[in-house]
Amino acid sequence: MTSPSPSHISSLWKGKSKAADDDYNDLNPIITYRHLLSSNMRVKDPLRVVALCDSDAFYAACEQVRLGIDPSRPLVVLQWESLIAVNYPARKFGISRMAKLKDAKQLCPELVVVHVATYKEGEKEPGYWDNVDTRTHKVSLDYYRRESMKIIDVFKEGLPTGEIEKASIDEAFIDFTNPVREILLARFPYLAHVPADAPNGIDTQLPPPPPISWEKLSVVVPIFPGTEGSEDQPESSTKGHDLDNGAQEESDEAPTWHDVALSIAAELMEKIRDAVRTKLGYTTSAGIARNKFLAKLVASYRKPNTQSILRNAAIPNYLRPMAFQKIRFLGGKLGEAIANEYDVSTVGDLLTITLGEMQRKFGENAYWVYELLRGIDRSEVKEKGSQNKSMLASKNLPQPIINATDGHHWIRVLAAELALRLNDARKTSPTLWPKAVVLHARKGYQTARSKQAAFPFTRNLTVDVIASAGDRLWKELVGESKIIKVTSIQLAFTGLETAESGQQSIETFFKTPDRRQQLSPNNHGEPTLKRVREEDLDDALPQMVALEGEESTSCTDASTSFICQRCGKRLHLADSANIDINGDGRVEALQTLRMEHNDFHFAQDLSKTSDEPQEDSAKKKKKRKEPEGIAKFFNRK
DNA sequence: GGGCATGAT
DNA sequence: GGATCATGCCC
Repeated sequence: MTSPSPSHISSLWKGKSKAADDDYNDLNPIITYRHLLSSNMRVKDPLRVVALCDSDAFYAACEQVRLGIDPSRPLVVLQWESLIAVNYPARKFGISRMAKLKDAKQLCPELVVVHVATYKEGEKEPGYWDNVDTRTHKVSLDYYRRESMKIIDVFKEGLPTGEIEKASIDEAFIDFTNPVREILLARFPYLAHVPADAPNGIDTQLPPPPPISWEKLSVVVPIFPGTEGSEDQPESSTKGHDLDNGAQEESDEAPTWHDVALSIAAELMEKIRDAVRTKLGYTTSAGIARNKFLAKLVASYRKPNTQSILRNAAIPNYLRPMAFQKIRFLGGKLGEAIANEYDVSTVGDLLTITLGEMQRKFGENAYWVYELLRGIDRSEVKEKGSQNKSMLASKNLPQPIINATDGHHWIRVLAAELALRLNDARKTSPTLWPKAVVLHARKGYQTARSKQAAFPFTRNLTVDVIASAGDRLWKELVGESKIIKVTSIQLAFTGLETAESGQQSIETFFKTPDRRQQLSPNNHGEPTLKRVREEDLDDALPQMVALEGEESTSCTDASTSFICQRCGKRLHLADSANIDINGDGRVEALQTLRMEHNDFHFAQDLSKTSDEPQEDSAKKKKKRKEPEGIAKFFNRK
């Protein structure tokens, strides 16, 4: 349809390397009615518009909002001794992420310093404590994860039709192509039908676009940047100069319909960013361009609180002087290999290298890199399920673990965190289930080793189940060695999926006794599921521990307890549980309790291979006031 | 499927 | 550098 056949490079790059812009020869494709009127061209759409939006100094902003601090005050977020986030006011004092806290305070006496939330011994939930200590505490990033979700939700509200891909905790890609197309057609109705006298029918080129008033709040990358230094200078004298120079030069470059599309996307992006700002208090920066790669790149053109637009016509001069190792995926070993191979540093330097040569040197990656250098990126913005595929809790140990048996302590801490987080995630996805648990450990300098094991489906997700699995993996890892030097441990769930997506798992789930009638009828209808979710899954962890106790003296009535055939223990509903509001709730809760207890045995069976004494929680239930939740897994000393 | 390496924020 | 995530390669 378009002049070059996009899937074949030979026609795109006809071996010429002389004239500079031959390297960028697809930047002004002919756009026809067919292009405009098709909504399924995906990455080949010449009107494609993608944005990358990220939060400015996200962790710092989270803390600033949480504490109700004036956003203009300099603030840093601390993780142990290092700064992990520095807000923009603080950066004005010359504080960078690599700075030491001492120096930062020196540079800015009124600096607000916030340490990330941590798990602390004796406390059930992560919190913000004084005098955190890496020997006894464990960092929790949960608050940021939650805030991140809120932002994504605002994105979705503002963009019911567009695709949104969460790229990290503070970034998301947005495909504006289709929403923009709709607006384009509404705003320029004459484009909606092919004129009768169109020479090539639907394949006729669109009429010239109107002049564009670029959104006032957007920065547009100039086609001919100032001759001085690089354009990524933070707020230098670019204002007046670029306007004179740029405006004049750019008027030479006629706007295209793609430029119109970019400007509409900018309007939408601005609205969404404004919603995030007013509803949640976070400022964001965004990049808007023809694909993900370029959107990501321009997003950092001006920060903070700014969105930048990269017109196709501006791509060559923007890309050529760029240090290619700043490009996504070229920041690591591959980029370094390329740099060493050719002893060059900018994108422009690499444009003279032929595809064939790159392929000989770098194999499969070559084609992809070759295109990236030319501003081409065929990767799609793909909506990811709102929940992650893995869940990891990790700890670097300030003082290495020497005795193999000392590993249990941290494993239990990590297991408790995972239990908390997964049970929490199940409030919104009741059937969320990890396929495996993985334990990573690094001994001394060696690279980390890992072991994994299948994880049983358990609705009753207890710390014991996770920790015993972890303990078993720990043994496999450290073996019989007495003297070890473990400097870091990570415990993770992988293959996290909600049961309604897979078939094997859905079967497993519904085979759980007595669950069928309650869950199966409602694929989309919510009420039943909602009740199940709130009553059964909420706090499944602490409840289970409490319920297993023998000393439960409250009621021994058959309506609030039962005796397990398997272990002979009597199981009681917890007094504290908010389920005894009416008879119905109690019956159901008892049912649930029975099931959960079965699940418990099931899981115990599966993890029996361990020669570890299976610590039945009932055994150590002598203590009257056990701390709840994660608290009891910290050693009291 | 398990273990590992790489890359990103 | 620490804590998380994802993906792709190899057996």
